[in-house]
Amino acid sequence: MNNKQDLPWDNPRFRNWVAVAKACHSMERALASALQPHDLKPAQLDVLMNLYRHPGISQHDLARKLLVGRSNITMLLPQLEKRALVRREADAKDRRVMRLTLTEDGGTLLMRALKTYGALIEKAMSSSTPEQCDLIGAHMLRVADALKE
Amino acid sequence: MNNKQDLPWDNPRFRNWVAVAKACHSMERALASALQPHDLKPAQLDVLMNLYRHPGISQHDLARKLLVGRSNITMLLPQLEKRALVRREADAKDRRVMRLTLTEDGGTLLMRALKTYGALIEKAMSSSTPEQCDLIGAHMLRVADALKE
DNA sequence: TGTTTATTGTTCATGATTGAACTATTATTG
DNA sequence: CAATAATAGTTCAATCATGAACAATAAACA
Repeated sequence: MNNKQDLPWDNPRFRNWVAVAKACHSMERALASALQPHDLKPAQLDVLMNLYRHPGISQHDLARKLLVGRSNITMLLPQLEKRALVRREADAKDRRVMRLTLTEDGGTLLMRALKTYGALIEKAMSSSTPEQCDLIGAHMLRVADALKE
Repeated sequence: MNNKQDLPWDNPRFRNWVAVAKACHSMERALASALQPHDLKPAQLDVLMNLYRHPGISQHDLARKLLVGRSNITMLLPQLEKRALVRREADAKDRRVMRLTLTEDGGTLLMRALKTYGALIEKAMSSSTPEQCDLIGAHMLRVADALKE
């Protein structure tokens, strides 16, 4: 017999996670719309951000960082390459891997898009103190970690 | 000139939000895989959850609750209806709207799927106290609110 | 060395989501 | 009441992510 108390909604962890998921979803939509003037999709911004921080990363490693399939990267790159935001060069030592770097244009666009993203986040999180944000961030790192198995 | 200190990564709100987004993404993937035995997609579970809590909801209102386009609901429902998890009945007073309710089978499957989801969340969030979770949940409600404009 | 196994990236078919255009119905307003 | 506007849901074409099968290359190992 299913007692009401068994419902997940009565579990604080469950209820609160649902709020997290919803906030993320909202942010994703808001970001997509905020990035339109830059002619960028959130997934593309993710790529640029990672290339900035990990220049020369391989497609395989990039896919893992983005939690995405390798084929997705393959489909994503040509658009960025055509716009000359990203450079794709064969590795000299291992001819299977492609090394990815930002072009100067890519870096410039990234910085502009990051301002947009940053403003959005600022707006969304302004009601919490930096200390609270840090606590949340630390918690989320643990969550991502726990899910890696 | 772009000073390093202008980089969003140096802003705690930015850095921490990125962690939130990543954790959400991980959870989404983990949930998709955990729900496979129930032959359910996360989006379908979202529908069932909302029908449980808001029986008789219209497709339009459901779409708004799920932060999703109306057409998405239209595409989502036939699968659930075919499996007799959801009932779709025309409203008597306003013949434009369809009223949605869970069937008994739908409710049964929902409860089983929720156990799976709940276990996953428990695993992911077990390293934080219920009080911390509540703080995070409250924060995320404010975030979602701030993004509604 | 020669053969098997693993890894990297690509291709392709599939399923999901979107927004715009459309139909049917209801509400508004002159 | 008639005309117009607004609303609920559907259809459709376009875009995107996915995973399986594949080709090229490198690593392991006998």
